[in-house]
Order: sequence, then C-alpha cells, then structure tokens
Amino acid sequence: MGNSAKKETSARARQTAILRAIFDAAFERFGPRHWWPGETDEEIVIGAVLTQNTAWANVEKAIANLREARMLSLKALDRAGESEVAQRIRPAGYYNLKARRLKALARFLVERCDGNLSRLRHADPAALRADLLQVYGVGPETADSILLYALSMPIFVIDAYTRRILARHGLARPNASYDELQKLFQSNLAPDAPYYNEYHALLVAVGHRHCKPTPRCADCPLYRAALFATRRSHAEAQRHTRPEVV
DNA sequence: GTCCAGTATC
DNA sequence: GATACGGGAC
Repeated sequence: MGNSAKKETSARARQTAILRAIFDAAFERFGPRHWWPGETDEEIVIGAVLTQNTAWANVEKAIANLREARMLSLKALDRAGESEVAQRIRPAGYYNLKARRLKALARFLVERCDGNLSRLRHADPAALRADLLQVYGVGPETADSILLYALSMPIFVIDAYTRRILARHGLARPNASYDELQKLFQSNLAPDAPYYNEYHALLVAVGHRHCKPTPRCADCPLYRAALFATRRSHAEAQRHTRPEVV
C-alpha cells in the first residue's frame, strides 16, 4: 500500500472512531430511544410527512385525529378527499400542503404495493429511494425515514439536528449537502439498520436538548466525547457557534 | 430566498 | 411577543 493510501485508510478509521464515540456517548445518556414511535409501518410513513419541519407533539395530535376518523392508512388516505384530510391534520401545521403530500404518497404506495409496505421490504433501496424522491412532497429526509424506519433498510437519515451537530464539532461544513452528510455516515459505518435507527434518534435527542440554535454545551454528552476525538476542530467550532459562552 | 401554519415553550 | 419545530417545492 502506498503512503497516500495508508493516510486515507487511517483518516477513515479515525472518522469511524469519532462517529462511534459520538454514538456511544449519546447512547450512554439517552439510549435506547425506541424510534420510530409509530405502531405500524403505514403510520410511520404518514408521520414522516406530517413531521416535516414540525414538532412531534403536534404530529401526534394529527395522527390521533386520523386514527379517530379511520384514515390512518394508505388506502384510506388514497380514497379520502384532500380537504377532509387537511382538516384532520390541522394540528400538525401546513395542513393544506401536507394533505396534498399525503395524498400523493398514498397514491404512489397503493399503486406500488397496494398499500402493503411489507411487500417492499426486499426492494432495492437505491431504486426505491429514487422513486420516492419523484413523489410530490417527498424529499431526501422523508424518503430516508421511510426506508429506514418503515422498511428497516440500512439508510442513514440526515436532519437539521444532524447537520448542526456535525458542523459544530468540525466534522462537516455547515452548508454540506444532504448526500454529503449521509455519505459521511454510510461510508464510515457498516450498513446496519438497527444501529442507524438508534443513531439518528440519539442525534435528535442531543439536538433537541443541547445542540439547539443557542447551544447548551455545558452538560452535553458529546462535549467530552467530541473533545477527545477532535479537540482542535471542536474548539474551533465553539468559537463560531458560541460567541458569548466559553 | 420565500412560502407553508398550528402549537409549545421561553 | 418571539422563537423553534424530527422539510420540501417553487
């Protein structure tokens, strides 16, 4: 092996070690998170649309409304009128928009698997992802949430918290693309759906409680862990994200 | 960059 | 009252 190849290999091993350290530190504090908190795979798909840029507490109300109206299934949503769906999901916000998105996704999945998601469990993840991205209202995070949480495929979900946490620890550029961040995880961690599942859930927990727009680093479980792995970049990131806190 | 929108939390 | 939320389309 040449010198540059060796360097690449050790850089990759280091990245892997850092990513594992972050998982371990977060898991010790918050895990296991038991995500996705849906009862059925269809409920997870529906929740994936409802939770777009929306707090989960509000999504739960919308899901409860759909359940009460017997509309918490892909076939039911496919049959239902858009304005009826919109009224039911009001608590989740963006209700007109999300009603159209739910209808589009329900149509696609009824067409694809008769609304029976278990039939997709052995589909090719990359191909299915490409198809999902063609559906109105399904972007990368929603598509990947479906693949990972409803279909148990080893696809890493990136969200706003993930981006923020990585950027603040100097592991990614603040404006890194979704695909870039996903590649960081998937090329450094073995494909493992349960591990990816737990990892994303843990990042959300860290983001929600500590890595907020105004960060609370003091008792963050990643503070010591990341300091150990990337002392310099963490300190650097801190300078830019915590102007008033040491 | 702007729009979509109700709800919780400070 | 202001901020933030488990994004995506245009």
